Amino acid sequence: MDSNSILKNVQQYIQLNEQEADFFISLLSFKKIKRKEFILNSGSVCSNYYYVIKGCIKKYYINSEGKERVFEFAIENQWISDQNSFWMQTSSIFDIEAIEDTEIIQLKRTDIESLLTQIPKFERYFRLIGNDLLFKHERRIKQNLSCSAKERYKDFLQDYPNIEPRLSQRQVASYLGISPEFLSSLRNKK
Amino acid sequence: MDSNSILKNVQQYIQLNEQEADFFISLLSFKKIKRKEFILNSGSVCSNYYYVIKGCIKKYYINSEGKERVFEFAIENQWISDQNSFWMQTSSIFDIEAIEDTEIIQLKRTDIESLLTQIPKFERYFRLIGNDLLFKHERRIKQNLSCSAKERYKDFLQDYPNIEPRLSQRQVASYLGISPEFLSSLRNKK
DNA sequence: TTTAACCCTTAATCTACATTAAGGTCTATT
DNA sequence: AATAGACCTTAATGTAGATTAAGGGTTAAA
Repeated sequence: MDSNSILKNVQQYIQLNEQEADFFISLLSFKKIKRKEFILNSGSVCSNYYYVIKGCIKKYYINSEGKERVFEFAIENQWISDQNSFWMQTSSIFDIEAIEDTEIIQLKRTDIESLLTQIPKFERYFRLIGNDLLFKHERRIKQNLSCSAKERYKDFLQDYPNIEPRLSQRQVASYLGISPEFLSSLRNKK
Repeated sequence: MDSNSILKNVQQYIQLNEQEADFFISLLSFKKIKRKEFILNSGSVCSNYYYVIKGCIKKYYINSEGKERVFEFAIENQWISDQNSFWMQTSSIFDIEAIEDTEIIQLKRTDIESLLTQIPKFERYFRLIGNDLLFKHERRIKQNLSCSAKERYKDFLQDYPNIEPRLSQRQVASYLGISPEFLSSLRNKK
């Protein structure tokens, strides 16, 4: 039951004394999930924040034409959740599914509430990691406004270094918003 | 010097006593800017958060082909800033420019720091408005992944109700990531 | 060992949108 | 009053990327 990596992540943003760290750790629950197993189903409220210890996860939705669109991936040492559903307690449009056998840490919404109340420093932590996500989304919107599929593909390779061999080409294409056939041709043109 | 609207905005998220409100207000500075005047120039660090009291502002960047792309608009009762530049103190790639004669409230980064230290509740406030922005960006990314220009145009009209008559068609097209000619034809097909 | 279920590739055709170009309107400047 | 500078429109042509279709490679279930 290894909470080192998540604690290290938190302490990159805020300083915790031993007592605070213990309280935080007491709220975590560890879980193993199999490839193709879901940790969120669209239609239900996302009541956890998930932190990936080992493995790979995708978050996707089904668009109006019935096609799967990958919104984002999460690998080691990344949080994943449906932000909107989680914070607003609305029903989610996303599915979150393991791509590999994966180990995660789960943090319940109600426990985050008590975390925020009892250790207000965590307001800062969640503000800061929310900001990081915001910056990432801003970059992505800019790319969508200005860049060709080829450039977005190159940017993807930088944003998620070394993840590509772990994904099928369909999944990458879906993330980029292009067809797998077109991605195939992009790749073969060097 | 009207701080009612901004105070109301803050109090939708957190409760302030009189003393706290006074301290907050003491940090604000009011400013009038003319149409076509800039409040941020790309290349410099964004050292303010801006709140629009009256008027209309655009935030845009110049892409690799030298074309202007509107990232977002801000109207009455909205914040605008370059999040990344502001929080990370990096040089900005955006220009922020008034589209109409505009009245704004300015909040300096250094003052936000002292606000966060002296009234930690503001950590919560900035987390929550950051979250709202995050949700907005997520919706936009989804639209870009799945929707045609026509659908994105309809969504824009909902996201920014009543703003369209205040903007030129070029600016709307730029926000949508399409050419003004194509927007013109979309509009005329009802 | 066959069958099915995926996945990847290549090629032909199709379409949403860009680009170019020309003309028209409206303001603002001279 | 004339001129220039934005902006909008329409139409012709060009292109990035979608769709369809066919064939081949792997893996895994039956």
